[in-house]
Amino acid sequence: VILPADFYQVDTPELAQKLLGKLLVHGQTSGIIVETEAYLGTRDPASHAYRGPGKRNAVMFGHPGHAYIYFTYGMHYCFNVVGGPEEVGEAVLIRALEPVDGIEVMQQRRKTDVLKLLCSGPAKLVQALGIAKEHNGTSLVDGPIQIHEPSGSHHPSTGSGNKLEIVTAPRIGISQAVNLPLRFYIKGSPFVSRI
DNA sequence: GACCAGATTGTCT
DNA sequence: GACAATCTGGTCA
Repeated sequence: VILPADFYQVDTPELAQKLLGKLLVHGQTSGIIVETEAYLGTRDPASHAYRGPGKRNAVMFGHPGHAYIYFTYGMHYCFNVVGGPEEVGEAVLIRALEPVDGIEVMQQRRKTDVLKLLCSGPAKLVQALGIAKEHNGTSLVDGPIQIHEPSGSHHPSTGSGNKLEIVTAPRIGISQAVNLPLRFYIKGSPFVSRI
């Protein structure tokens, strides 16, 4: 079941937590979202939206529920979900997935058979799912990339128990606003990018 | 686990 | 020119 458009019309830190446990789908590949980070608008120095809209971050200032895909470090792409109220420049970075469907395809794309290495980082999951820059700005409600409410037996691994606990932590890989608690992940998941 | 170097290019100063 | 919401592959412990 595809999540409806109004799922995304909430505060971005709240959306980042609501996305945990959902299924990110592209073609025959999919994975459960186990780690996210919220990036706020023009008041968040770590956000691409900090200096206002431009060519690269235009999608962030568009409609919630769309894909913002950016290029970084000269070689990697990362995937975000635009959130918040309309046109405020907020998004959720998807940092890690637990692989579910199309694992063989992911293994070929990632050139490794090790499950933990398929989607345990924002650029890794983009490569594993075959997401490309052409998907920037597409709708997650009726576009090629979708987010589903997991049906049936798709439960994220927690390592030990079966309760779903969310850990809140500082964001990773940034040099501004380093202490804000805007990173969220499923406690005990073996598939997060880092503990 | 920790730390480090190197890859490589769009964007901004 | 500097730097980037990263990854890989190396060292050391």
